[in-house]
Amino acid sequence: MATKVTPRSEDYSRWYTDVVQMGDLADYAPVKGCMVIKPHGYALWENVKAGLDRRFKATGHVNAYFPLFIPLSFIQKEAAHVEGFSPELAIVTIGGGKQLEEPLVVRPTSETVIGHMYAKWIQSYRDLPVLINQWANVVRWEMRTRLFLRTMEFLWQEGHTAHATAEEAQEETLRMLNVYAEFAVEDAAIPVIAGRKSESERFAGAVTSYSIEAMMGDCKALQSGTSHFLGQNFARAFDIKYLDENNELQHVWTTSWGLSTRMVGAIVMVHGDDQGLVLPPKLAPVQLIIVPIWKSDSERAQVLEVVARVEATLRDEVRVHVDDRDEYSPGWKFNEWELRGVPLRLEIGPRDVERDQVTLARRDVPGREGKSGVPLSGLGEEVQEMLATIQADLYRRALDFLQANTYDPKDYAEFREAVSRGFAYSWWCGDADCEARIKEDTRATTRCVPLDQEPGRGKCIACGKDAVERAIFGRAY
RNA sequence: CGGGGCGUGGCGCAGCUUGGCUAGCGCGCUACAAUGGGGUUGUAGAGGUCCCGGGUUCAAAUCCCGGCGCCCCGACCA
Repeated sequence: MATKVTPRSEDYSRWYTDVVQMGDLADYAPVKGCMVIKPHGYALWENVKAGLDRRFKATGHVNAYFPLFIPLSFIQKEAAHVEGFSPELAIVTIGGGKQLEEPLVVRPTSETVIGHMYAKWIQSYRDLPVLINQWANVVRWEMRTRLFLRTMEFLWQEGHTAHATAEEAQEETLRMLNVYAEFAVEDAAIPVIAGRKSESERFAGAVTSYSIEAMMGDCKALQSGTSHFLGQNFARAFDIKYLDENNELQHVWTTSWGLSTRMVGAIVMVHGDDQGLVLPPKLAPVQLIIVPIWKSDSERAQVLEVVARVEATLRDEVRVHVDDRDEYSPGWKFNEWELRGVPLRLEIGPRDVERDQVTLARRDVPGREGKSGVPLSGLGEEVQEMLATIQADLYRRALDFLQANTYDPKDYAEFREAVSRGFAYSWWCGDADCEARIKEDTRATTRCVPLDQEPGRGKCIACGKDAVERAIFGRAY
């Protein structure tokens, strides 16, 4: 393996794959388009899972598991759904050496099987709402793949809920969108724009799709989580009905929402630098790496004794790891843990032992700045504070970057310039033709219509007609 | 599916144009010694179907034909 990542400014895409691989997150698998998530990457994903799962439970959801194989006919029951997903299905036609009577689809998403089961389970308004989430893998036969951002198989969670009324389902859709936004901001330190997708960008089978959009380090957009209001489309296709209070048969209203391992790619691209990964403390598998330093065996024993004490005091509050390998020099270890994105490093050497202090270095602050002699007493509080500061600073920096690269172009010429460099936040008449023209012209698409915007009127940036909403435009992954 | 690049010890590559000694370099790996506060040296080692198949030739990593695979860039997509 090379010893240094390709500089970000030189070749962003190579920088990304370098950081993912050298940061020990993932590796290419023998099957094209598939990847192996290595322990460090998986630990990061586990923390993403934990942060989301906690929020799902807090909003009344429960986990369940539905099968990987779905009868092909299920996918075909909802017209828009089949049209959207057909091109990327993996289909099993042989099982146990025999041709199957009906081919099985490897799930690309589970609306259909879950809809089928909901039809069985839901009889009465008393059965509603159903608030189920599943953690699973899905397969989509993608033409072009990229580690974490788009792989043939990926891990995600998909929530599927059924409600008695449209209002309730809509509320749920937005509630989960907000859960994603909150997670992104608070845990991943990634600022996001929550908004409604345009018709052309909407999920196959949805009435309305929403997403959180984030800006990567190259100013391109990454859809980082989606929430869909499915109306009664799947309820009708799968005959999910309930008897209401007036003894009348009604179709339920459903939602679905998902967030995938793509989020790991977002974390890499938003926070990483030329030294490698930079992980937000709340999600970092290791928050504090302790590197003991010694010259002789006697020093080694002395230092390690203090290290053991320090580790014991921090262990309960901080995810801490001691790198006491004898075969690597301290400098080597510094680089290694920087590549892996550990937010805070603690060095203890003979000099520190003598003075009852340690040295702390922040991953997000370049060079040797951020290092300081920190007394052993009160170290726990100091570490906690620094981790909190790093978390806050990472968010602040990402937010500044997003704002600095979001433009409000005055005319179409400025608009073209804006979307070649970042996001444009512009009036849009809502017409798909304008969207299509912009895409052809600039390669930028509507990312979303932000929910949080002042009501007002303006002129569509593309056609000049009256517009009542502004959209975020940008090039996307 | 279109465009580009690449396939040579574990990893990164050179060698190929102009065929020819025993296929080389860096990193990593093993052993020993010194070193240790920003990728530390030295010495000695281990490790190769040169992607696969065919052809040309006295001789192929190198030339010719065919295949396979991967990465990157576009269209499709979380």
